[in-house]
Amino acid sequence: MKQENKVATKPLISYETLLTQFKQLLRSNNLKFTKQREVILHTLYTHPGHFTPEELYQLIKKESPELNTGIATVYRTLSLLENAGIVTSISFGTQGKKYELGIKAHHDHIICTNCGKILEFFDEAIEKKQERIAKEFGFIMEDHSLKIFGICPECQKEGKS
Amino acid sequence: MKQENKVATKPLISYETLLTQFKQLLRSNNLKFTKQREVILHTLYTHPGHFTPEELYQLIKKESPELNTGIATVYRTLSLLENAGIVTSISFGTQGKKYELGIKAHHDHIICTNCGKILEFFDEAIEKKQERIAKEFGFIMEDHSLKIFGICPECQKEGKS
DNA sequence: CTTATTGCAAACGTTTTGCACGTTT
DNA sequence: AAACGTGCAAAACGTTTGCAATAAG
Repeated sequence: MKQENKVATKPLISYETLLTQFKQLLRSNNLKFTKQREVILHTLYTHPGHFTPEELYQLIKKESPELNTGIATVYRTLSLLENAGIVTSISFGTQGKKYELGIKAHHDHIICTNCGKILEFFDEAIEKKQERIAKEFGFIMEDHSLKIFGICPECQKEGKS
Repeated sequence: MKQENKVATKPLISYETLLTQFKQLLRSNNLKFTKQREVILHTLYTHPGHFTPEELYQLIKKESPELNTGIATVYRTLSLLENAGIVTSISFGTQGKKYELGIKAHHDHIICTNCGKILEFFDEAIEKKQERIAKEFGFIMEDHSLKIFGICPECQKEGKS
């Protein structure tokens, strides 16, 4: 994972609201509100974009070194947040996953295979079609993932491979 | 990777043709035609479906034990075949990839999250839409991947999870 | 004071690699 | 003979886990 990722849209709700939502989630599951969990959520909020667990870990290490947050906690918290629907992930196969705050509307991704930039889009017609296809096969649809890979305009200009 | 995979369509060309194609590919890249490479191709041909490298390795070990093919060779050959466009893969995140002979027409996948069954479909409208979206963003589209996850009819009946 | 959470390091499963030996051309 | 491919074992990679120590409720 040496690629950059810069582009993303901004979250729609205030941090205060998000934090309240998170605390309620924890309370209703008999989980505890810890400094580590908060800093992970806060870091995701203040850095819109898509991050690997490792990237997030490095960011937190730099910005809140006093917490000494371990990478295992980053993984554990990201799982927690994903199960709760607060973050979503894109999978890059063997190269791991990238996470983003998922309080935005559902969307798919278009990814530059040269610089790793991730853009987001939503297409109602495609969404509907997928539901129709699942139904056709008799599946109860749980999830779907659509990724378009290509070379972004900037990389085309730079002529980098 | 404990799930089964059974469903797949059949390849469209004869093994002879495929083999010739493969040999030409090798020759034009100064690569060598080895028994191991042939048996891997042949196994993929005679077992339509989606396989992990490990599954393929086990299959070859059983069917052609005299070759003593190592799993590293399976990985290396699958990469070679994928780069050449002869096989394609679906990624399952940390759980690895599954490969299939890619001499069929392009298609997407619908995957049962309970039993791991993989079905294939093709939707012209979705394909076109994706091209349009890539163009909109100024991308040169290289590839795309669409996966629908859900519970297949059989698993719904069995009420498993 | 009970229970959940943490950091650490070890374990995990998949994939890649270095290397001496073998095979293909 | 030269170059490429092989099997093996070790390493690498992202991720998960067991555990004793710590912090939250």
